[in-house]
Amino acid sequence: MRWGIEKRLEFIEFRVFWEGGINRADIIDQFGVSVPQASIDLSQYENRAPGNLQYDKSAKRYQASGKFKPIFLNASASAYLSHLKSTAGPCEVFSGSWLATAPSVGEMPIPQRRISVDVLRATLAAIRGTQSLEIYYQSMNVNRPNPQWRRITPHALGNDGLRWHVRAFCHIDKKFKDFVLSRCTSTREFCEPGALPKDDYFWNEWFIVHLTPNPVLSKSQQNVIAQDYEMHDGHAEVHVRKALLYYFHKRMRLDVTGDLYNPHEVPVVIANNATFDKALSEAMA
Amino acid sequence: MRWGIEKRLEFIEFRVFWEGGINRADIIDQFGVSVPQASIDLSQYENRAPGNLQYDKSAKRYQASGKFKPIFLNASASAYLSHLKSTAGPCEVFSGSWLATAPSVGEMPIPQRRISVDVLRATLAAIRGTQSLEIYYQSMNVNRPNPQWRRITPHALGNDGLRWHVRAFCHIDKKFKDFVLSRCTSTREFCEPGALPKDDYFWNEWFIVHLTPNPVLSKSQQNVIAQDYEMHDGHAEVHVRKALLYYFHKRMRLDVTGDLYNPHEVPVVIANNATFDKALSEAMA
DNA sequence: CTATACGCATATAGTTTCTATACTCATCAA
DNA sequence: TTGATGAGTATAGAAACTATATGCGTATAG
Repeated sequence: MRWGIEKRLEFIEFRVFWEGGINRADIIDQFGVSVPQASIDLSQYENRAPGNLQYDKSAKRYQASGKFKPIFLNASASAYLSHLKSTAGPCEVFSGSWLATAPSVGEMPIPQRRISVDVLRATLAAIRGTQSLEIYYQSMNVNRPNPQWRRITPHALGNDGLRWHVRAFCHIDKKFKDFVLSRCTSTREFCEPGALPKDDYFWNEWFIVHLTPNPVLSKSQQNVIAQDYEMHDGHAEVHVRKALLYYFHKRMRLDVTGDLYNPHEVPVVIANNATFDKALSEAMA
Repeated sequence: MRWGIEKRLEFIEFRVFWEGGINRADIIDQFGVSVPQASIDLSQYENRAPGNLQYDKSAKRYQASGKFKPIFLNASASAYLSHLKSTAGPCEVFSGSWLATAPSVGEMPIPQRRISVDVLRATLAAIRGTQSLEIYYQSMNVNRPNPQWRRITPHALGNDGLRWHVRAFCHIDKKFKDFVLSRCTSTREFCEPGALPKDDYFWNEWFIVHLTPNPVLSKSQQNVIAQDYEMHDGHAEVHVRKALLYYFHKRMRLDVTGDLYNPHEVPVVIANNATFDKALSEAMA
């Protein structure tokens, strides 16, 4: 079975499962095959997955039968939703999405940070080759009002939900830090590394956050939250790199207290609070 | 040019541009073609994009030449990063990622909300067919401690960065609201719609948020922020659906003030504050 | 300095996949 | 009833691909 055919069968399954149906024109539009070939694909799908399809003569479309069982597809909600999200985003990741009748999607318009292609490529090359490089970086630190050349040894990328960082050993401060990619305007001079990935303790160490439903919620509400987060005994474990604890804290709005604190907006709370705070302050030191 | 070949040439470009090089074995592994075919693909790429490739005899790999110009690829940083992100996530969206030498990625582990495949499919079907359906929904509202069947007429999906919502007309409250998908455990009874998508004023109306660099930052820092957000005259416009203003506010942490407020964590501020607050309170009414 | 291994390129013959074209059938809407 | 549309099938021919084999250049081990 050639790769192209396999993809077309996967496409048939995707459309039938998520979009309610497919016909030959869909296959032709997506892959540029001929009309007879689209017929062959459909009958070949029927052979491979007997009973999955049924032709609605009125709608003139193939639809999912009652006992539809996907065999090519990762038929999870999260797979569909991340597909949907990637098409709603600012740019096409892959050429050609598989969605046709996608619903209107409301996305948080994270103001687009412009990341230089050249900076990203140079960073990736340095990571691959375990090398250091110099970046022209504008820090937000009050003591560094102007951009400057800094030598770093990057070894990973990180995303905090709003922006991308490079995780790197800083040759100036002699420690591992995060550098916001969009604040980096150019690069130069690859050279020997200043440290190795394995030396980045806070990156390689994980902290296990214990989450429980917010106790102010009703029993029933707590149950839904527990199910929601796939908790066992009202208890979920989330593994977070220690270097990312700070972002996790803010992202989950676990730092928000006082007037702003609304328990019904905070479905879960941290159970191991004391050790969490300790790990957090260690990592931020 | 058939679809399969085009994809392979795109793949060659991707690997060369982002991963530093490619050889025949990569193509064979990814697409299951034969050895001679991989050779043919490489020479066909050279024909289509003359001068892009050069063979490193020592490394035994094709690499990007100095004057590499992508012709198949959307060669933007955001395209690569969202590709990277989708592979780092909990599940494979598409079968088969194109990354081989991807760097270690640190992702915010958003505790995985379990969304039912059946609920999502039923919701999508209702949206497609402009129908209403009943959902068994656990609200977090203090007045609704237990789950209940609610009839809604959905018309869109929304994502606030942490979870997915259905945007729908609520037949109980007689207005458009957001329902968290993971709090919805089952569905039943498709029926006539209670309202049409065009009636959802706050969804269809957009508010233009005017952002400027945080004035407490240095001139140089403000300049980087301005460039970062692609501002013109130190000024960026972000279009947000009025129904999503509330999430936008929180996501950007623009509501955080007092002790927690650290100007160096808030690179931008809202310039049209008064109208923003007005629109926000209207939409939340 | 050979010997060996590896990866690329090319050639040939044969197979599979696909297109172009043509024709038939079923359903629906006018 | 008629025309439009979409499905299925048949055929010939083109294109893509495989399997196999050969030769070349470079790196690495002995």
